[in-house]
Amino acid sequence: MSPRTPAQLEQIRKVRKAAIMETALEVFAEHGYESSAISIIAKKAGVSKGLMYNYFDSKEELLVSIMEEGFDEMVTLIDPDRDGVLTKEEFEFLIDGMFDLMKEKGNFYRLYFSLMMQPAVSKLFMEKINKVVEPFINLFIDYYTRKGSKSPMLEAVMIGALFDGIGFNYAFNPDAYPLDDVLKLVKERFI
Amino acid sequence: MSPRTPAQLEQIRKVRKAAIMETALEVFAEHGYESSAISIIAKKAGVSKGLMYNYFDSKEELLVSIMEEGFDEMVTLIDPDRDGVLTKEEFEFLIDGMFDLMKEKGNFYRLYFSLMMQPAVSKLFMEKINKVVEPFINLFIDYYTRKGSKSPMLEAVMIGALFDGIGFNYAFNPDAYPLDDVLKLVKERFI
Amino acid sequence: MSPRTPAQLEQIRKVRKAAIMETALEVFAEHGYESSAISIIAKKAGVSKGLMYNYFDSKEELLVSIMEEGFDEMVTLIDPDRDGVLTKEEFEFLIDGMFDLMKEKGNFYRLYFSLMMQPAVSKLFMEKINKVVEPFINLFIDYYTRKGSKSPMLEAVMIGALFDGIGFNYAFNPDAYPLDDVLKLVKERFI
Amino acid sequence: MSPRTPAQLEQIRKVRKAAIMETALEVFAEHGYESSAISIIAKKAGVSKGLMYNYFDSKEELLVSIMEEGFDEMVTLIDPDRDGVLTKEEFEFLIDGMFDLMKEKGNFYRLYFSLMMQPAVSKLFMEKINKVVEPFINLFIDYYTRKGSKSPMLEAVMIGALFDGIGFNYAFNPDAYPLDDVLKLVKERFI
DNA sequence: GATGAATGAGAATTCATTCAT
DNA sequence: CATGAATGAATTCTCATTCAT
Repeated sequence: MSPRTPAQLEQIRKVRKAAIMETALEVFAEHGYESSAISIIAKKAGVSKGLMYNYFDSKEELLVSIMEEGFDEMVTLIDPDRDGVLTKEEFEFLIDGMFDLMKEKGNFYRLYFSLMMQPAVSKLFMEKINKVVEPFINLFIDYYTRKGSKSPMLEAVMIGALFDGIGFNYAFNPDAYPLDDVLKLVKERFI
Repeated sequence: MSPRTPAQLEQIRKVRKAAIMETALEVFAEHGYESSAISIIAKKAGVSKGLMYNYFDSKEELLVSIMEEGFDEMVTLIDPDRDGVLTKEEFEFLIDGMFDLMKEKGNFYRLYFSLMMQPAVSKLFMEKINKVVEPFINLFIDYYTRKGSKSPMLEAVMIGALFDGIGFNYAFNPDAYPLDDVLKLVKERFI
Repeated sequence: MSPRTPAQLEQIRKVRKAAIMETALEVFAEHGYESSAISIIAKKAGVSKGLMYNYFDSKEELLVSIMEEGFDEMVTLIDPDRDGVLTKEEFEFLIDGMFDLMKEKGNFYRLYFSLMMQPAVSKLFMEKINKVVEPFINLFIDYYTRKGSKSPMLEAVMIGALFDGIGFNYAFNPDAYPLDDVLKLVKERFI
Repeated sequence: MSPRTPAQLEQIRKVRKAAIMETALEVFAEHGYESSAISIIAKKAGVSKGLMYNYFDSKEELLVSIMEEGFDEMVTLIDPDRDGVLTKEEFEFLIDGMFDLMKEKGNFYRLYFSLMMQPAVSKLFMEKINKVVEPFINLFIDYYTRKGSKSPMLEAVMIGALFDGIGFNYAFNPDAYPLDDVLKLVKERFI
């Protein structure tokens, strides 16, 4: 029989790769990157250990792929209208987006927080993070500048910390955390 | 020379144990718990590998000891006058204490954040955490209740998240973070 | 287009097989047999991994094929007129042939030397080697016998060792080795 | 009980290390470096896999240690009187030394030859080799110069090749090779 | 108490080979 | 015929823990 067409092959690879990344994210988020064995991930993904290395050169590359994709999705999901200034409504929309993200991408958040504290690991996607975070910070600064704040940069830093903290607390215990109520309070206070 | 008295021996043990924990905290904070080898810690602490197991039954027990001690110090350092209500001054004092802690116990903070996201690990000191955190939350709730806030609990949750977020961001990049300025802003806004 | 005739197919097979062997020889010679991956050879030969197994049953069989073909070429290239005695001129011609071989089949020589020391591998083509080497040795013995040497067999052994040694040294560092000058010296001394 | 003294520890390490190297040389020589598994060597040496890495950082380091020690022994065993010119007797003595070495260090020779053809491996001890070989070559050149040879350098190169070739052939089949007779012939011809 | 040699389970990774398409 | 996804055994190496001294 004839071999699979390039399109078929690409399709197989795409699906498999996504499945592996999905599973790996779960396992990494639950046990931490270091404590997650490739063999466990492979088993959970219904794939042989060897095949993992057909898709990712190393465990580290697998991690980086997951994180970069996560950041990209983050931008996609939250991205407000960037072509102008941030209006009140857009700011509100952006905050909603962030909170949605926390809810939908719990594993990504957990993994993210667990990695950031280790320089050896965090440096792997530092560049990407900066590219993602900077625009948000700038939007915040711009927003608070127009609002007439005395120190817009500090306001931005503070609200950034608040989002991180809420994300952290929610990721730590999603079932008990009053995320929606906190969302409302944040909007009241910071918009 | 005469043999050491039991009291002296006890003193030596205490000092050495502290030294091991101090070193282990450094190493754990820098490389992460999983990636830190006992042999490395032993060497850095100037102690043999075998002796480590004279002081701690396992690597895990070493970790738990470090974290519990850290939480205890936290309470000691921050603990305000608990016998009454939290006055404005005391609240301010408490916030100062927290920020001081971030500065002085950077390694502890880093380790704490890196561990909390992993259920398998965090459950080891969940109980302790709850015992430490609860009183603070209660103080906040009490404070905001007396201040007439509509939802003191949410305010407490939010300020808790803010502290976590600031700690996280500062731990991530202590050199560049404007901790003192943020402190001032937090006081203005939340007291 | 009309389908290819069996003869054409056979021709394609032959050419492709030769190309694979050529490439494999290069890779084996450079990295050693064990350290050479089939997938690398396949890629370098512009062929799929799977197809390799259409032409050779196993990596080992590929190696054996290469070596046997190499030995055959060796005989073809050097083979003097066997039907009579070895004259002085023929001996000289034979030596020239050997040195030419070293120059032209560097990869084969390198692979040959790297394999001979490992009993587990060398036994794979022991038989072939003996069939190839014996006639030469006999020619040498015959030559030195007629020349009136006291111990023609030892002379033959020694000149055999000399050729191996020169081949080895040249293979080790082809660029710096004074092969032509050594050739002249060998002729002066041993003919 | 008190711990072992540094002297005791050093003694243990010395003995163990030598035993591992001895065993590894055997295994490497028989199966080739790449085909020899650390686990096999460990088992044959009566030692756990893990302990191997207490003595050598890597398989490669084990190999390099073996080779360097081998070269050092080589120099020790053969080393003639270097302070003056090489007399006829000394040259004879040197040749005897080389042949003795071939007999006594068969495994080392086999390993040496099997490694030299692979650039990736041979570069690991290139420097050492050069340091060992150069003095011999110089002695040869000097000897043939004083003997009035037209091209002492080529003579040295040729006798170097001859030694390599004899070593190679002997290592290949020690039982059947007439080493002593060849030795005699070499002396007659080249001294 | 103190030491570090020794163990062995398990981790990441490689690769010859198979096989569905 | 041809392809490369898939497998799994084997390999190197790490490290928490034990234990004789």
